[in-house]
Amino acid sequence: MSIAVSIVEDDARVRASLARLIDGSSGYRCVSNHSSAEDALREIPKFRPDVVLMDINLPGANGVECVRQLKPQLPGTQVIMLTVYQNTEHIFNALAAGATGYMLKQTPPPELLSAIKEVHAGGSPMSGHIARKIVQSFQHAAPVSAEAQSLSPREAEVLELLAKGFLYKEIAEQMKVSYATVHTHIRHIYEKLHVRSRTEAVAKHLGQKQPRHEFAPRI
Amino acid sequence: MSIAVSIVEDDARVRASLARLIDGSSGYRCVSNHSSAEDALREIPKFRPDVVLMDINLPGANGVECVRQLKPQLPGTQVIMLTVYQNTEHIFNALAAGATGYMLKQTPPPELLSAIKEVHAGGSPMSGHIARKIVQSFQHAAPVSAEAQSLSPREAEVLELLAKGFLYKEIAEQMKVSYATVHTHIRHIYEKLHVRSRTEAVAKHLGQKQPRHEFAPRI
DNA sequence: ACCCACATCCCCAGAACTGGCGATGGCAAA
DNA sequence: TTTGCCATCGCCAGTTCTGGGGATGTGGGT
Repeated sequence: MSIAVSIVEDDARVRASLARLIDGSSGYRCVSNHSSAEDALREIPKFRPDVVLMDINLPGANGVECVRQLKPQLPGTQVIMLTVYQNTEHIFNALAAGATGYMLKQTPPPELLSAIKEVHAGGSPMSGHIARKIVQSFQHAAPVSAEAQSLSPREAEVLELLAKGFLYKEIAEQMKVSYATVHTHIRHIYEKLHVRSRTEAVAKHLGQKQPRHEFAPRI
Repeated sequence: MSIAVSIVEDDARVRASLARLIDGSSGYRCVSNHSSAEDALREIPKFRPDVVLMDINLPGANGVECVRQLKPQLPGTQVIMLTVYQNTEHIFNALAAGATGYMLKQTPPPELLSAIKEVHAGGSPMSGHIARKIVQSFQHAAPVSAEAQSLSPREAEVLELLAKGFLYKEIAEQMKVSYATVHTHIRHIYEKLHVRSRTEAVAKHLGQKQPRHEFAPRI
C-alpha cells in the first residue's frame, strides 16, 4: 500500500509541485492539500494520512500551532515540517509540538520522498544541519564537573538515593550498611561538593544529570 | 581530499572489516584503528582524523568516556558512535559527551559510508529509530503537573528558595516574613506535592523544570 | 614499609527540620 | 454570608541532619 500524504502549504505553486511529485512517484499518493492551518485542521482528520508535510509560515495560525492541535487527533500520523526556517527556535518548537521530521524546502525531491518513507518507517528525517543543531542541544549539557567526578562509587550511590528523598536510615537499609556509614559518606560528599546540606547536594547532582535544552522556552 | 577516519572497536574482525570498507571506498581512508579506549586516547590525537567511528562497549573505559576526553583535544573531529545499544540512556550520554552521530552496527556499509560523509559535511547521521528517539525527547512536553500548579504564588516562591538550599530562617529573611510563616508554607507545599521532605519536594520541582532524560522543552 | 583513599563502624551535641495543634485577617467565590 | 484559600504568625514534641571527634581494615601506590 502506498503512503498517504497530505500537504499544508500556502503557496499554490509549491503546493501543486509537491502534489505532483508525490502523486507522480510510485509508493506515494497525495490524499489532500491545504492552503491554511484552519483548512488543514478541519479537513486532514477526515483523510487520516500517513504523513503530513507542513509548512511553518502559514497565513493566520502558524504551522507549529497546527501540528500541536492536529497531532492529538491523529497520533498515528507523522508530521514533517517543510520550511525555510533553520533557527533553533522554530526547530525545537516544531518538534515539541509533535512533528517528527524537519526538512528544509531546498531539499531535492528524491530526498524528500525518502524522508517521507523514513518517517513512515519509524524514523525522523531531518536535513543535515538541522540534525546537527538538535544534537548540539544535548552537548551544552553540563560537563560532569571535576567535583562530581571525585565522588567514590559508594558516595555516588548514596547521593543517588539522597536525591530520591530517602532518609539516612532508609539509605542504610538499602545499601546494607549502618546508619553511621551513610552518615560518613554523606559528610564526605558534602566536603567534596562544597555544600552544606542535602538539598544543595541534590540540586548540584540533578543539575548535572538533567541538562536543560538551552532553548527551552520559558513559561 | 578523502575523509580521514579512525576506528575504535575492540572486536578485531569488526575492526578489520570496517577498515577494509573505508579504505576500499574512494573518498575515504582509514588512518588508524584502536582496540581500546586507552589506545584511542593516546593515539588518535596524533592522526587528527576527520571522523572517528567509536564503539561504546570497550574493554576498560567505555566509548562514551573516551569521546568525552577526546573531543576537547580534537574539536574539529566528528565522532560517530557505532554500537548495538539502542536505549535512550546510551544515546543521550553519547551525544552529551560530544558524539555527533549515532549509528547502529547493523547499518549496511553504504549507509555507513554516507553517514561518514554526512557528519563530515556538518550533519548528524543517526539510524532511523535513534533519530526518532531523540526527537521524542522533545515531545514529552512536561505537562506541568496539577500538583505543582496548585501551589500558591507564595508557596512557589518558598519552593524556589528551598531548592537553592537555603535554611528556613534564611528564606524567612529573604521573603521578609517570620520563620513560622515559612514553616507553614512548607508544610502546605509538602501536603500538595505529597512529599515528606525538603529533598523530595526539590527533586519534584527540579524534575519539572528540568525533566529527566526524556527532557522536554516546556511550552 | 608507609601513606592514602576508601569503606565500614561508633558516640555526641547542637542545629535544622517535620508535623501536630492552634490563631488572625483578607479576599473571592458560591 | 458562609465557605474556602491564602498569607501571616505562634508553640511544642519528636525526628532527622550536620559536623565534630574517633576507630578498624582493605588495597594501591611509592
